[in-house]
Amino acid sequence: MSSSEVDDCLGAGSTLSVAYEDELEAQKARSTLQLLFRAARLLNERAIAKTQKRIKLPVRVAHTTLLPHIDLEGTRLTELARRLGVTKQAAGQLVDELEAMGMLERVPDPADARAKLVCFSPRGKKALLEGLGTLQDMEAELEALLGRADLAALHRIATTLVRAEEARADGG
Amino acid sequence: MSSSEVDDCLGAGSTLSVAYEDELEAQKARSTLQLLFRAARLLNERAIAKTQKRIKLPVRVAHTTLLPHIDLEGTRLTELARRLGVTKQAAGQLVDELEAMGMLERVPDPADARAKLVCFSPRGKKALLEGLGTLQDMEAELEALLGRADLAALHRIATTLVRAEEARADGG
DNA sequence: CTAACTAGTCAAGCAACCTTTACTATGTCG
DNA sequence: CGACATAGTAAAGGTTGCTTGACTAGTTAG
Repeated sequence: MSSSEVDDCLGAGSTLSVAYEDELEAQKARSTLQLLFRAARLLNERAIAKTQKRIKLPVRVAHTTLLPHIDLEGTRLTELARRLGVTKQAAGQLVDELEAMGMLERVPDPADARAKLVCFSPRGKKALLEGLGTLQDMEAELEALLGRADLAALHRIATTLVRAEEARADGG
Repeated sequence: MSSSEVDDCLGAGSTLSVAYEDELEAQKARSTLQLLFRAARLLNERAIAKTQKRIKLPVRVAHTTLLPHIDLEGTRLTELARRLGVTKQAAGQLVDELEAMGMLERVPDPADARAKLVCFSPRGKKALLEGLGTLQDMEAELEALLGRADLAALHRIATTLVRAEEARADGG
């Protein structure tokens, strides 16, 4: 990357722009966070594609965001919406779609006749297991790629990060 | 998978459903990938919020996805669209918006009178540096949280992962 | 009992992000 | 030159993922 090209681009090249260029490149290269984001995004895309192929359902990102918040004993829609940080109407639509796919079921909450518990259907549990199975397959790949020690380190570091971020979000 | 249905869900479950529950919980807990995705998502959300506060521009996710694909010497819209995997019209709209914010500029490509090079304006480079500065601040936090050795390990592991995923994407 | 609250649904609408279709201007190849 | 490909723009529209507002049915406190 020559500075003359940058000068062309700006139409008024200066040493300042060259300094920016150097600094940009340097920072880009060493940003652990950017690397982390990029790695996670690439792996996530592949995991979703792989899972879709495996369970053959039009599961979208919003659905996969929803699923981990559903307790196995069932969760009320309002509670689900609260956990997701969206309105109950928005959560309801996602549940509708997953229900139409046969992944989820709405059953009456015995404790409150107004409420329903959103829970996994038998098929949903099976699909979830298969989805997690996909992740396990990928994790096996990762172990082959990184080695057992680094995979364990990644697990430990990710756990620490998640805990810290969640504590920050809760505390303010 | 054909036994009681609603009953499982309500917690009056059969041994089959209990087995699923156990397995689900176990897999959820140990999935390094899920942890990685979650950590990256939480950190990314915080980084975008922080950067927005800092540079005071309505930069959206699509914009931050676009920016890393712009070479400092300038990149043609068509090439940008190809790298993003979207149509040139979609890429064009994002460039329009970033141009309106003063982040980007379109300059004629001296090599082809039809083409224009999308490149950073001086202000855009400054904003980019500040955005990266935000990441650096967060990385300093991370070092305090994880320790220098783990931060370095994370950097090394993320680099390996990105390289492997990109090689996979290129190769097929 | 009744007033206020809560769970869920229905309907309309909006912003973000992308597409398809159609077009102009320029470059390239015979 | 003439046919065709390519860079970019313009306009219209679709999908996703959310919102607000209005409503029904059931719960709870005074």
